[in-house]
Amino acid sequence: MLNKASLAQRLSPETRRRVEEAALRLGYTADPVAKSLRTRQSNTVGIMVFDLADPYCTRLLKGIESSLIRTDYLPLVMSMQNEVELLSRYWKLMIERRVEGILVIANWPSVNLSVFETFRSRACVMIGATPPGDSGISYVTVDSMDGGAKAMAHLLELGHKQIAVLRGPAGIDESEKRWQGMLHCARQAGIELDLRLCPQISLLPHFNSIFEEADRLVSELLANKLPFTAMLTFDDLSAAGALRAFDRDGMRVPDDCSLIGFDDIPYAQLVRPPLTTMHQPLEEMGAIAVEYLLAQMSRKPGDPPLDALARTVKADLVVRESTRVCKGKP
Amino acid sequence: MLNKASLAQRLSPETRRRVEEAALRLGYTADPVAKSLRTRQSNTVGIMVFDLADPYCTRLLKGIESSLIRTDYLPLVMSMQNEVELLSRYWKLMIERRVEGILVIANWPSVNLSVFETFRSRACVMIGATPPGDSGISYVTVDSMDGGAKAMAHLLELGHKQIAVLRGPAGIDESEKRWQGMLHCARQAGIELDLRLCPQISLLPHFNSIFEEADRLVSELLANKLPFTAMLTFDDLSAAGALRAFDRDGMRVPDDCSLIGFDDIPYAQLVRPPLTTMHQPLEEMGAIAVEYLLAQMSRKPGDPPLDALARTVKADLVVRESTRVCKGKP
DNA sequence: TTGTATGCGTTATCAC
DNA sequence: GTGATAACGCATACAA
Repeated sequence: MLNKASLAQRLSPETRRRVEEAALRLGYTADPVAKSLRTRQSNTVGIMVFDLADPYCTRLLKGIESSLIRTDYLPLVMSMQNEVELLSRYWKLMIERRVEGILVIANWPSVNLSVFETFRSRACVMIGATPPGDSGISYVTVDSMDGGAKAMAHLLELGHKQIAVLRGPAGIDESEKRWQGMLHCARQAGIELDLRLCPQISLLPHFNSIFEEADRLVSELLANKLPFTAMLTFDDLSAAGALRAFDRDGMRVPDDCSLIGFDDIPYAQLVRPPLTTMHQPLEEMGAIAVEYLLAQMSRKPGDPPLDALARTVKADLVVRESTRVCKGKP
Repeated sequence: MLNKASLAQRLSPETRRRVEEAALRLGYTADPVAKSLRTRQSNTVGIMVFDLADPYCTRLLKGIESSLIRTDYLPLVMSMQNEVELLSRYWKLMIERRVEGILVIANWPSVNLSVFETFRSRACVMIGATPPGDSGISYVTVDSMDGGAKAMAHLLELGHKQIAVLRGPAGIDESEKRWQGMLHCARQAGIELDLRLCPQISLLPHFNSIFEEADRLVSELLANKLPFTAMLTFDDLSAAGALRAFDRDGMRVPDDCSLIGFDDIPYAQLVRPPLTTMHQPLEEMGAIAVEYLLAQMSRKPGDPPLDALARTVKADLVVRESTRVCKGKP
């Protein structure tokens, strides 16, 4: 009885003003529940998160919610605590609750993403990974190849030639891309990476356990006695693991070895030495994702299908104190 | 037409089974929206969070959601990104959406908590702080005095006598309690803390900025040249700040100075050296809070008012590598 | 035991 | 341009 559309539209401005004034005075607000029942929509968007504790998700969420708060949509975040099995359950819950759009933060090991096909025709945008095949789902990702290359380029500029790489888990999209970027960049500079210096982290259950695994892998590497003057890691957490392994071995960063992380989570600034890393513009990505989602949602059922929107942003190098020029002889 | 209560209760088991089978086959699920409108309740509980990025909140949320998932209630988490002004807005949103109970994670500077009076009669439990006055609101907190005392006791056992304390911000409930616990414990051991060694962190906008502030304060302390062999900090983040200040000064932990944090956020295990700290059983607290909330919610409108439930749990010392026996002469 | 009608608070449609 | 009314999907009170 009191919405901008339909009826109220053709009310005299005067009457209208009076009604609104009265509503305000009496503290009347339209009941969203009844509205939902009637209009079959809920003013709610679902946000799928794999692990709320992951700083990656956290920063993204900040960007998302900051944008969403300007709209009338309420975010319904579903965190599945590392339990992949919860996906389908949460998915069902979201549909039941009539979410009008879904944002999925896809930084987890490539679970079968076919579930999202359900929403192909509806509003859905994926963040942090490109949807499989030609699913027609919108997405926003960062250019990981470019990021990997930039990190490598920084090391090369500093004169490093013997470079170790702690590669990310095979199951994750970003792993391969970052690695390819590094490889490509080194090759262009005429440097062939020694694969014995480039172990790969195996797929792990918790985002946090990558730390232990990195520690273990770097310890092994150090035991091999193959010389290197710099290391690139998959992310900041694995850099932390490397840092600990170095520490145990009496190796100092950056004096004995330069180190570059990836992601720029808050932790990167707290650690000693503060980590040089690739900054992902997660807040910005969140904002873009919301923008895309709103665009998709504005599509009326009758309208022609909207093209999938896509954007990949660049990661930027943040130089802090874990890198320095190579002192060893070339 | 298909609920356990009322009608269905007195159906023949046979008919009932058939109906359920049919429902399953047709993929029928009751529409939660219509149900909400009718019953005036939403199967939703609101969760008020000050800053989602704070690891403290994150761990608590994990405990909360793990419990909540066993129930039919959907968590609606509202993170107000450090913006106190958002409180009233989110509050209104929650009421509108008919949340049946509210969990508030109260680890933020003592904003005017009178808002929560609105829910005095309804289901509301506060986590991490005791509600002001005799508001009659349920809560679950940790025994911070006991925690502070335990940390201090550990240091005393190791033979430390010249102990510095980085006190928490004045606005936060926990600050004073932890400090009192430490003070009391030391006094009982016949040791009077040197107040010049116990600076207080000022109230800060972001949970993360406490790190910088701690760094600054400890640097000042070191400049004073007053000797001390151990330090207690307000939380793990401020311990990280202390760690950096120590590092810059060439002071080594734990060789030159022992250090104890508080909270046991994931970061505490990642830092070098791994931090000895007071572990807060946040997951457990979350579970208790949910249990209390469910109890409160089960109260029918007609029932006699339920007493406020309250529980304070103990924090435990986790000894890692940032503390060792005092080597200096007594 | 089973069926039927009414209302929850909106929006939208259709006569007026 | 205005006012009454049906329908959204469920729960429930009441009649059969």
